[in-house]
Amino acid sequence: MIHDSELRERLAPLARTVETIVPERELLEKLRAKPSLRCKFGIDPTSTTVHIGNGIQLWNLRRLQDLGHTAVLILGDYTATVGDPSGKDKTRPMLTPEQVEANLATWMEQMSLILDMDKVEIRRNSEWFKDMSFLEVLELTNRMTVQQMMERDSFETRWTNHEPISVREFLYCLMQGWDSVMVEADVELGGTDQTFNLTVGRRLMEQEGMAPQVSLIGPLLEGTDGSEKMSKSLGNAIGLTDAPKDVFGMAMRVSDELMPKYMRLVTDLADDEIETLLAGSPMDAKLAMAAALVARYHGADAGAAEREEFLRVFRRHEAPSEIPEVARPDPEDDGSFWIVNLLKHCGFASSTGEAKRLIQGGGVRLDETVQSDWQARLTLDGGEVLRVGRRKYARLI
RNA sequence: GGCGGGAUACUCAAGCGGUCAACGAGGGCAGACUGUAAAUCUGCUGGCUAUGCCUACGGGGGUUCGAAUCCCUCUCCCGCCA
Repeated sequence: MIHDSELRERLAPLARTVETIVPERELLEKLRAKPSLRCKFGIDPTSTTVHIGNGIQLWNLRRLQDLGHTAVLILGDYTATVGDPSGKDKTRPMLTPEQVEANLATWMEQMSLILDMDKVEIRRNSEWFKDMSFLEVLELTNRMTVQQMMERDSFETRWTNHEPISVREFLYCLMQGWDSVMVEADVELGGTDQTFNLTVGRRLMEQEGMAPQVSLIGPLLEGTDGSEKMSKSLGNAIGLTDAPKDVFGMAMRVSDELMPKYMRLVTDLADDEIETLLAGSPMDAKLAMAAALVARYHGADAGAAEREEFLRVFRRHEAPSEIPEVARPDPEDDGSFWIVNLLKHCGFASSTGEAKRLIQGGGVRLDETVQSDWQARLTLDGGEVLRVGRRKYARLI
């Protein structure tokens, strides 16, 4: 939270989604001195999807844009290739330049849902890194000691656990910090996991005789599993461009404990509205949260529609209003359909074994009749509804 | 450079010549319950139209009727000492 009252007022639109500003004093001085600050945000497109956790920072950036500041977006085409060479940390894979390019393209598109892209200053960090000589790299490594590096939590943990730490990884924060020098950032945005890296940026700028950047640290959002930070590669992320139905469903699966956080961080619900909702039934609050999240990226109508659809399917246990239609596969010689093939054909099972398990587990229904025989040959007239679990439906035509 | 330890399914981790498609935990999926979730309980969690066959225990080779288990070798990782 922001402690200084003047600062809180100046940054009112972001207040809810800023965790810490270090140091507040400096930011206040910068704001008083200059009408427009250079606000840096670096992205490492480690996946193809921008999720609502990334969205928190992007919205902060957008609000700074709206306040008249300059958004400086660093495309980490060089830093993204650093990753975690051991491959242990799935959230930090080493990427090839080709993968980086492909991911960047989709990121730009998705970020335009949030940022005013016409006014964004976009810089690739290959701009200054690609021609750096080894001597210059050595110069950069001179600026930090191994002990200082070890202050970073993930390094320290891995050190104690005797897990490998590649020298390559030490360069990461120096690169990120050097980006700040190169774009003369006034402010850098990042999640709490970036605290260390943001500080390195300050240090490098000071060493270069520049006014150091201020760190605007935003909260980190846990994924829908409620424990790990949101990340596409951990499978707990809600993507900006996911279908409204999926966004709503995933939002409803967020734990009660986490829901207040989601309300504040990923919806546009007003503060007092959130208060009221949280005082009421958790179910209604979560429905409101999910609807607001859908509304943010797909419009208010979509939010309301998905809410209605959710109640229909999960509360009243009715079939969804729209069931995807799937053409029947080729029948057996006698004109019947083997249930296992139907499941595989609809994409509900990836192997015969999986289909068999689903059936034996009692999770498969045809027109709401539980199918318990995996050897069953069914006669289909067309129009039957195949269902697996509570969410997967297909109308066989 | 020397010495020692290790590499097992999505992850962690047992197994140390047959009864191993491989204990257990986590995760995931399905079922019951329910307010969506959580918690709890139950089942499943390599492939194959299957009482059998195939592929799997870091890579390659060998011993054996039979190897995840023994031997050789390669690759990678970790520790200690230099």
